[in-house]
Amino acid sequence: MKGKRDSTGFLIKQRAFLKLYLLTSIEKEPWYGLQLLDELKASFKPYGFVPQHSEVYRALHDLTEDGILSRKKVKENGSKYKEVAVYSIADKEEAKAYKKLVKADLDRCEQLLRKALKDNFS
Amino acid sequence: MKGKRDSTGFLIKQRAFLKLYLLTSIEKEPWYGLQLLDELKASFKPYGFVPQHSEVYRALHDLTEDGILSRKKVKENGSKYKEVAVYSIADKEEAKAYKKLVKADLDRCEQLLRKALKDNFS
DNA sequence: TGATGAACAGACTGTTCATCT
DNA sequence: AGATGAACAGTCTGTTCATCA
Repeated sequence: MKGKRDSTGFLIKQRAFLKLYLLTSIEKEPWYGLQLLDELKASFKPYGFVPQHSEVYRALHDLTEDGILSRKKVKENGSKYKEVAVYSIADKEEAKAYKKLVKADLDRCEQLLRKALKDNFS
Repeated sequence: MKGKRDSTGFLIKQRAFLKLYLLTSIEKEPWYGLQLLDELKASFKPYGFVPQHSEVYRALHDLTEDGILSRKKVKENGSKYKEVAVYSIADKEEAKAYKKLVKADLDRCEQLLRKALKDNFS
């Protein structure tokens, strides 16, 4: 994974958080960037979190560099003739392994937040 | 509060998180910086989070600038004659209000993490 | 050495700009 | 306008440096 750490000790980074969601979506079926972004924006809006397009692209690029995703330019034969970058899972094992890592970090973060709520409000 | 935001949409910032703990500790009794740091380090070690001294100082400075804490240089008459910066609550109402704000953000973050665990692992 | 604080540097992310269809 | 990507800029935080008792 190129020595990049997703966690620096405190809470999980947005990048890793998005990667997790991207993998889960793409596992179900291939998507392209802005499509995924719209889905994420809608999903998180109630929580006051609005991911930006560049961060989603960076997450997709990272996952591709790591060989977890593969990217294919596809000519959309719909109403418009336009190329989009469609992503699909390239390495299911790696994807699974990465998600497992993130899950561990999410669990840790949840415990940390719970602790803070308990320590400061009870 | 000088227009500074503690939350930028994703998860709570370390600074705000530490401020919360600092206020709770200082509410009980006045402390000085490194003393608080040691307490925090011990408390979070099991969670893989190791706060650094500069971040704690910055948090204390912020709270002082905002008028929530007051700082007093105290000559320690113990084994060593040395000055430490002891903090105490300057404005109980403001402290309470700030903690309330942070609590709301912590709750939001916890929901976001729960959602992520649910959306991606079930 | 313990304590405080500032300065510096790097990581992360939001905003803007550029390109192409 | 929709889609992608790069470049730039600002914020947050970790490391280092400086000072003082």
